[in-house]
Amino acid sequence: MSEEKSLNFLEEIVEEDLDSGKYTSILTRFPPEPNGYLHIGHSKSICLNFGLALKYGGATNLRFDDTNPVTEETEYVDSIKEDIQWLGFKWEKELYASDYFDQLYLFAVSLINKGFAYVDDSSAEEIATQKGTPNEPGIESPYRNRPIEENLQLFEQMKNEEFADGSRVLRAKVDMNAPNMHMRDPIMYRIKHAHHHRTGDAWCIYPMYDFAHGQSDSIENITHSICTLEFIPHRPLYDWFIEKLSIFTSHQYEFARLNLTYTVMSKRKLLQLVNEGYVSSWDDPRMPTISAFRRRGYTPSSIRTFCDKIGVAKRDNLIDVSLLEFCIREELNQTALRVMAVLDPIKLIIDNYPVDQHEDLQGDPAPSGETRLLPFSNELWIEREDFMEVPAKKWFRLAPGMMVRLKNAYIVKCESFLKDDDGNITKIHCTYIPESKSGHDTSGFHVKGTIHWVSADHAATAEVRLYDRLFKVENPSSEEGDFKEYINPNSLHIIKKAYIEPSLTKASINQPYQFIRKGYFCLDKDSIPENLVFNRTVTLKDAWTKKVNN
RNA sequence: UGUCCCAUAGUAUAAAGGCAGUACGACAGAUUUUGAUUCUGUUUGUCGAGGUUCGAAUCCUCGUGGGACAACCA
Repeated sequence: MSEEKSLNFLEEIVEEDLDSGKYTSILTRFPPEPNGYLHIGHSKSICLNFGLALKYGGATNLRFDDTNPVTEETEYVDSIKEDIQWLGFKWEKELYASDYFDQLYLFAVSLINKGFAYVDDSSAEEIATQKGTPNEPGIESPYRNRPIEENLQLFEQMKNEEFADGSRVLRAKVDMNAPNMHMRDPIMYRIKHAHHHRTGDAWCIYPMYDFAHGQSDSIENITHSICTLEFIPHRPLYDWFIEKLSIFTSHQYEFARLNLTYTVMSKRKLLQLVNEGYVSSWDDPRMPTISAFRRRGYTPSSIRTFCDKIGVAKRDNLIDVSLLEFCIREELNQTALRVMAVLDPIKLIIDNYPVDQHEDLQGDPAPSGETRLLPFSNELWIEREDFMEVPAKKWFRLAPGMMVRLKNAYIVKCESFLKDDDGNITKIHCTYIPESKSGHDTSGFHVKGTIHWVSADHAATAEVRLYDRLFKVENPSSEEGDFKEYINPNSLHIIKKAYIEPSLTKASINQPYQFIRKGYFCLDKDSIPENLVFNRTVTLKDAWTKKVNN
C-alpha cells in the first residue's frame, strides 16, 4: 500500500537525474557557517538535504562554511553538530571549507594563469564605486589588466603576509557590464590577519563565499547543492568558476526559506536578542533555535514532521506557528504522562471530609500501564480560574451551589466562599459526595465539569515557566522600524510556587508530561532537587477561553 | 528605471493540457471523569487582460503585485 505522495520540485529533479543516468547516486551537503546557533529554519534545510539523500539512497556531508575567521567559533561548531544529531540525522563526512584552503589557493593561481583573475589595489570604497548600481553598469578597475606575472607575484605576496588588511584583493575578471551585480568582477580573496578556529594563523588571506562554496561542492562531488532563494543571483558565478576551473560540475538549486509567524529567523537578529538581553541565551525556550525547542520540550520527530508538512517550493512563505504546535501536540498526546499541577492556587476545603483522614486514590494509568497514587484529603489546592463567583453562561466548573468532579476523586458541591478585604477570594468551602468516588460512583449525579487538584498537605512545589510568542506581530521583520519594538513584553511568565502532585518529584528530563487541563510540560535543565523547574512546551487547545474572548 | 525569482482558500502545499485536492486554522455538532483527545460536518481559492486549444491553475504575450540582487558576510 504505497500511498503515492506527490514530489516536491527538488525530488523531481533528483528523480530525473537518477532516471536519466546523469548520476548513479546523489550526494548533498548541509553547509552551516559556525557563527551562530541553528534555528528551525535550518531544520527545514537539514531535513531537505539529509532527507533527499535518505530517500534516494545517497549521502550528506556536513560541511562548515568557515571562510570568515572573525565571526566563527568552535562553540558554534559543537552546537551545530549536537543539533543535527539530535534531529536524528547522520552525516557521511564532517568537513570544513577550511580543509580546502590549500586547494582553493591553487585554484586561484590557476585562474590567474588563465587570465581570469587579478589582484586589485583599489580600496573597498573604490571597488564599491566601480560596481555601479543595478541600473548603471560598473567601470573597470585600473588594475584589471595587470600582467599575469605581476598578479601571480602579488597574490603570493598577499599570502605571505606582506600586505595590510584591506590593501588588496583578488578579483575574478568577469564582466563589469553584467546586469547581474555578482558578475561584476567579484572578490575572490581578501586579506584578514585573523586567527582561524581551525587553521590558526596559517593564512592571512581567506576566500569569499563565492570562491569557496561551489569549489568545495565540486571537490566533494556534491551532485545537488541546495540553498535558499537569495543565492539565485550567485548561481551564474557558481557555474562560471566551475567551468573556468574545469572541475566536477556540481549544480545549485534554490528553495524558499522557512519563515514562522511571531518570530524572527535571521542569525543576526537572534544574536541581537541574546546580546541585548531580550532573552537569556540562545536556548532560551522562547527562541526559535533548535536548542531552544529541545529545551522547551519539542521532540526531534515533531520538528521533522513539521518540516515534512510545510512542503518545499520557491515562493516566499510565512508558516503559521499553529502548524508547529499541532505537530508537537499530536505527538505529546500519545506520549505524555498525565499528572496534576495547580499553577494559580486557591484553597478548597471539604467540610464533610474528616480533617485527619486521607486516602490514596488511583490516578489514570500511564500508557505503559504504570499506575500512581493520588493522596486526597480535606484541604486541596485547585485552580483559581476554575471558580466563578457569578458563573458565566455555559459555565460548568465551580460556582456557588454548583457541582464538579475532582479528577480521579469525588464530586464536590460549592457551599460557600470567603473573600479578603480587597475582594479576592481566599477559600472555597465544599461538601463531597462519598458515593461518587471515581470508578465506584453510585451517587447518580451527573456533572459536566471535571477539574484538577492536589492535596494541600501532600503537594510538592515547583517553579513553572509559561512561554508565549516572542513577538506581538505576525511578521516582525516586515514591520516599520526596528523589529525589537515588536517584542511581546509578556512572553515569559514565571510561577515561582506551583503545587504539583507528589509523583512529580521524581520527574525526569526526557519524560513529557501533560499537566491535565494546563498543557504539556517538561523538566527544565535549571532544575535542582530543591527547586524543580518545568517548562510549558505548548498549551492544550482551549475552546473555552476562546469562546470567552469572543 | 536593469537583471533574476515568484503568484492556487486565512496560512502552506498538490493537481505534469482533462472533476481544483490535502493539511493546519476557523466555525458547527457528537462523544468525553482533561471545555483536551477522538469522530462528523461546514466554510473559503486558481492576481488581471488577451491568445493557443475541443478543453488552460497548467502553455504563450502583456500587465499587476510580491520578493531578491550594488558587504573585503554567508
